[in-house]
Amino acid sequence: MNYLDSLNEPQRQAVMTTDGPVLVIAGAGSGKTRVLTMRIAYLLQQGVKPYNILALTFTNKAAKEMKERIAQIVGPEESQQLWMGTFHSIFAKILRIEADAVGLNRDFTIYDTQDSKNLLKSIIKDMGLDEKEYKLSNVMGAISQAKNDLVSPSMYAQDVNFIERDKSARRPRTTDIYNQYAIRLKKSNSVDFDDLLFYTHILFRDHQDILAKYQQKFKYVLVDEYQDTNKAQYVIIKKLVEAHHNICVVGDDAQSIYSFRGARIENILGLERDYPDLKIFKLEQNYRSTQNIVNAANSLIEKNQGRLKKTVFSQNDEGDKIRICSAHSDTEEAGMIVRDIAMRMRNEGLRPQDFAVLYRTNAQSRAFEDGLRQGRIPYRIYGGLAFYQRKEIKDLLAYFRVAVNHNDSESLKRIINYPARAIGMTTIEKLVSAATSVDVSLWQVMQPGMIEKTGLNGSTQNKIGKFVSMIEMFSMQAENLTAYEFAAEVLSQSGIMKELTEGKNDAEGKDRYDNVNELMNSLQDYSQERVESGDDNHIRSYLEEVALISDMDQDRGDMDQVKLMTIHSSKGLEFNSVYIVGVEDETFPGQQSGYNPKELEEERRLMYVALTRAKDTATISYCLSRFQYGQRKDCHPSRFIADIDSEYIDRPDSMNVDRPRSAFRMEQSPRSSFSYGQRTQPVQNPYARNHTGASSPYSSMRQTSGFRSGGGIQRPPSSFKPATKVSSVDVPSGTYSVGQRVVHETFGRGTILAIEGTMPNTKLKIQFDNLGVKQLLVKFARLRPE
DNA sequence: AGGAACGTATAATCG
DNA sequence: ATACGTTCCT
Repeated sequence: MNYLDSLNEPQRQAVMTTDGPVLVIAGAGSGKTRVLTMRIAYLLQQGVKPYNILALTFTNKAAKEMKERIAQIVGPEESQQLWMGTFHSIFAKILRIEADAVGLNRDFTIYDTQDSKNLLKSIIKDMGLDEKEYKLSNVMGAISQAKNDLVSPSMYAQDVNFIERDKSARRPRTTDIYNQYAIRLKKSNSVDFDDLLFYTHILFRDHQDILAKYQQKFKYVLVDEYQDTNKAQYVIIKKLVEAHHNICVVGDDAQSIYSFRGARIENILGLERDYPDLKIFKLEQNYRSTQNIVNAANSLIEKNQGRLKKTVFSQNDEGDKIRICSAHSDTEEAGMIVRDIAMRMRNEGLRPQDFAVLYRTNAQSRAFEDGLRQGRIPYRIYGGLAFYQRKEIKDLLAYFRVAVNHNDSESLKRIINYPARAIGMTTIEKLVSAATSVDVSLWQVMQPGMIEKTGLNGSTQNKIGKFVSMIEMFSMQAENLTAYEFAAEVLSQSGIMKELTEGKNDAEGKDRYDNVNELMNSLQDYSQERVESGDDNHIRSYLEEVALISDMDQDRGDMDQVKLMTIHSSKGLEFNSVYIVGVEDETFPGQQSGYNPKELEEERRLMYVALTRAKDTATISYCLSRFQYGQRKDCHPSRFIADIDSEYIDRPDSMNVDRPRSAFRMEQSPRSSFSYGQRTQPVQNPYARNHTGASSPYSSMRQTSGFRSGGGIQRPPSSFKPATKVSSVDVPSGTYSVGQRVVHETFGRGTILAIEGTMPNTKLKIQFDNLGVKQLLVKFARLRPE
């Protein structure tokens, strides 16, 4: 148990106080994750069974990291049995088991934000409401907020506050939309993200026996990032621990930055009311940053009222002061910072990965992206369209979803005419209205016996009939094939493969093809990893996993690139050298929050988060004017700069506007005319293999979805390839023969038994030495001769 | 069905 | 400015 020796006193207390309610206030960089992992390891070593421990995290990434670290201490068998994951994934798991009790079928689909939006849009349209007045984002927000506050449609309808608010916002029918939305979701046997929490609450509220079962099961409950929990999460946790009170929550009120989506800082501030015997431990030693950075951050956050008292300190070097610099325009700001990065790489031997540029809004990334590209410094931007949001990916996933859950109407609508099979808008609208009028799902109205009553003509009915049988065939295959085999089948049988290979041959078509290719690689890795671990490897399980994945989950520190991201995205990460840019009033804090003290405090916490990402140096920059919404506007330094005590601040002359501009003109590259290719790269999914030849399969979840990438001082322009792009089809597909020996990256060595189908759908039947016979599409298999 | 023309929003975003 | 979605036209 000597790992406990590596902890400081409050950390050790937080680990070893296993029984009763515990609150751990974990300052930035204070070893929070270490405490959580060791606490769990300690529980296990005390003889607690892993399946009696529930550990809830904010992101999949956090859960995954923690699991790995626990596995290192206690071994993978134990750690695998832990109930550890995000609120959403754990609750989804419980809801699949208890689906009946809340009126769901266990194959329910989880709608993502886009699915929900589509559904809402069609409801608003059906109700004949003006889409201008009933703006999707507003209606969505109202419904989401209601669910997060555990307000059901009928409660909403009866609540004067909601009704009045909607009336004065000129959206009096919001309550009806909410009600209809709930009905349509249920009819589709689907839930949205908020429902995962909402239904879990209903489940525990209405079924004492089920609640008791889980109370018994989860003898120890741990919650990470508690300051970011909303009411639904709060209530569910409270219920779960009612019996034994063995709850340990970890959080930092100073880092609460998500109230705009329902998080309640009061959950952490008011915990003592719920548990009078609460034990509080404060982790105040920061191991990440220099004293200067910690002190500066402290001096800033002190300007907030309503905080839990703590004094974060560092025993690291004093370090450099926080540099504050200014530029005339946003472009110059970027140039100044890029030059600074280049200089420090030269002079201090730092690498691109040592730097991060953090900004308030995604729109600010542009100037830095351009600057870094010109300066030939590799960089990576986070926060684009996530991999699984892309149309071609969603389309394919929609096939999977419909095969598993026929009643998933949003997915069905996506694929009914993709690829084109002459079932047009008019037909779909007729089907939808027929379904609504007899109160059945879209799928049901397409069945023999029902379809005849829709008034559609014979040939259309025929086409629908063919589509229905295809889905039914997929349905059977979903049960019998592995996720990968199933996907390959869908790809070829649906005609998507044909569409992708014969359709557009432009850059976009290529991107789409590459993205589908990526998804297939991901499925291959997934299936293989599941075969090895003995877990279910059907498409159903894969869907469960991808439904709850996001681009926050992936490894971000694996590439030697400057990282560009919003401050929100940077939470939990750390960098040697951090640039906080655009620190101007009306940008940061944003003008929307300027007046409201509550929001101003949240913005200040955001600044605190940004500062405390830095290990060695932090640089704050602002400009005197910037382009926004198509026009130039004057800017002023943010009030947050004045909130930092001046003794921790330095304003180097060399980086300020009053210096002659020639002193920091951009070094022009000799090859400035060279084009770095497309700005937007196809993104990779998290299951993808490392392009740089990693041999580990699914477990090497490396690449990030939802980023753009570029730059590249290390490669000659002629061979430039975005570092994030996986080669699509490097293996010629016509060069195989029966009996040939081949090597597959994941499956290993094998012998070709048969070659089936024609290009581009050539399939190989391969007898693998260790894994038996598999059918692979040549396109995706990435084989090489032995 | 596909593309051009037009209109519109424009903070952060876990799952 | 610009990206994105929608509608209208061919």
